Amino acid sequence: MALSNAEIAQVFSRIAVMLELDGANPFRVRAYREAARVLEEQAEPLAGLAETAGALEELPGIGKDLAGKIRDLVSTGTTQAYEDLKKKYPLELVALTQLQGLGPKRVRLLHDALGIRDRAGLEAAARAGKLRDLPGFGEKLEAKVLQSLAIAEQAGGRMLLAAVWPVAHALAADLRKLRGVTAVEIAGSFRRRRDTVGDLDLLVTGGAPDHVMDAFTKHTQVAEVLGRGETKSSVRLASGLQVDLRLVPEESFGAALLYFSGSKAHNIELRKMAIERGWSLNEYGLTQGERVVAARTEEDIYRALGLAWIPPELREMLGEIEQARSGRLPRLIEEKDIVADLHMHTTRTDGRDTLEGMVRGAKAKGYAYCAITEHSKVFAMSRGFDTARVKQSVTEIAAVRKKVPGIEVLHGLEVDILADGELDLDDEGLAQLDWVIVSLHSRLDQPGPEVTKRVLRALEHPRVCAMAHPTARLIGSRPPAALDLERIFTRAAALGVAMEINAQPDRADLSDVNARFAREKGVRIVIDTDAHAAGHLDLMRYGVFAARRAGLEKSDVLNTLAIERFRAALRKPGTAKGAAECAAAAKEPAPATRAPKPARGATAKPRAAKRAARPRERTSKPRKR
DNA sequence: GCCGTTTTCGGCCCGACTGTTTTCAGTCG
Repeated sequence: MALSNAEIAQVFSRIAVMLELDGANPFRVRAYREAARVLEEQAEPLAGLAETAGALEELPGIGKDLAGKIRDLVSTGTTQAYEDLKKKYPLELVALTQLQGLGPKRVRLLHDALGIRDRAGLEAAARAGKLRDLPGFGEKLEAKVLQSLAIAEQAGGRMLLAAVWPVAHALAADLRKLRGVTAVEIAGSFRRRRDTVGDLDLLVTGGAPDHVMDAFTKHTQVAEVLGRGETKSSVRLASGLQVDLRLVPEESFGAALLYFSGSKAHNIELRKMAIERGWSLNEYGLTQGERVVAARTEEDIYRALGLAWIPPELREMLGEIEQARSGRLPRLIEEKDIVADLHMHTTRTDGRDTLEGMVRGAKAKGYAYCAITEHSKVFAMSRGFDTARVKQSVTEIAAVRKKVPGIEVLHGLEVDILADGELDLDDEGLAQLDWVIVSLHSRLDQPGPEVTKRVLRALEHPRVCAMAHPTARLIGSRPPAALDLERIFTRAAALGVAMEINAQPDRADLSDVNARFAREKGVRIVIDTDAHAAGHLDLMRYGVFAARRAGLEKSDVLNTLAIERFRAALRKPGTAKGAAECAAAAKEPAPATRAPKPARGATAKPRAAKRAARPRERTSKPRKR
């Protein structure tokens, strides 16, 4: 079975660690790590690219050697170098480098001196007090290792952005109240709105160091102080989340914010651009020797480098530098652009609020319209709708429209795609509905060709308007279905079927990467909460975050349209109206001031990214010879 | 291992903190 892009990327990440354990050239290690990042961001299946001569080598950071290894992985599931390294450094040993306080050097020492090969061995040795006598180790480090093991056991890594959101804002708000503090920002992957965050990076300016660090390390949320200094402190919250606070001078706040927001790849590119101009960029500023070129705000620094300010969500080296250079950055969609939620459940099936309650909730959000989309009959346990129940629902929807004026209510249904691609509702039932979304809930482990064929068949049904949570992945617990998204998006675009970004934080499906790919294929997007209670309607922001990370604009998203335009944009079963006409109806007139939109796929297309990632000019000589 | 108007060699981003040291290596981001 072919390895997915993510699996191939994981092999490269592991090779990077193994090479580190082996004491290899750090730049060689970096090459593998960088390659892993590029492959992970790659929406187009590598198995396909591997068939086209030279296509893999077009990817940034992929040369002849790594392309060969990718081809090995695609065709055989492994590659010789990986197998050789695994014999020397088993995966359990590799995993130890993830533990706090342990890097490749120390893990290598543990392996060589004590014969430790896995977590169990490490724990036993630490408990027996054997670590403290190793060179570079001591009692504290030994204790830290034991603690890291315990945390790894319970936390298992990153937390969902949505889980971190409230505490992050509460912490920031408390710090803002401190005497002298003039600014607090939450940087890192939190600011880039990734689905999950590994830790929080707080940047604070103003205030006396002792005062700020006291308030931070003694905050009620803090379970443990990991470190404390004049400019940096780290704590662990009761939830297990690590939070780093950095106190930075006001005059270099922008430089620090830029630096700690990342991504790493984006920062490296900016730094290279600075070097080309004979400058240097770090967390204190953009400087030329002693002279500060820019440091106070991010805008100043980008401007000095000849770039427009880049929204943090785009800072992933997916073409944003080139767009910023040429004034073609997308004007990213915002939560306020959303005028409808088109995926909601009620107590009639497995929701927790009534039909009326959900409609009132949508109205309270300020939406112009919404769609009620119960489950279909395979959800027997939650009384999923069959045709008779759909017919009965027509009157219920009519009643709620009367009862809650001021918001349009679409009569929808979330219809399951059965194992063979048949829809879980007959044509008579489907004909009653204003809005039909289809989705996968079962048999998610079908082989790629089978599940792809199944979905393609479902999309062909003329009543289908959109596909909900297309890959059915659950972050941290369930892998995505093995869909050939290129085929599905291509067909969906042609049919005028929209793809959903489901805003449930553990779904985030389509993902940012896939949503970007869908847009490149010309697919229209809807962003929905899949709310099972009125309170869930507030999850919309997480869907918008994924859309922003995908570079989507308001005009890419159907539920930003006024109801008439939305209706006009829908597929019209039984009429001659084609997908192209639907797409035209969905287009909003562009405001005069608006920056020209980049050509579809011109910037983020996989193979163009390599060119975009290269520095275009070199305005100065290399620093040293 | 990648990359190249510097093109087959010689670069490749770097500062803070910790715990161990007695001047610094390792880790982290």
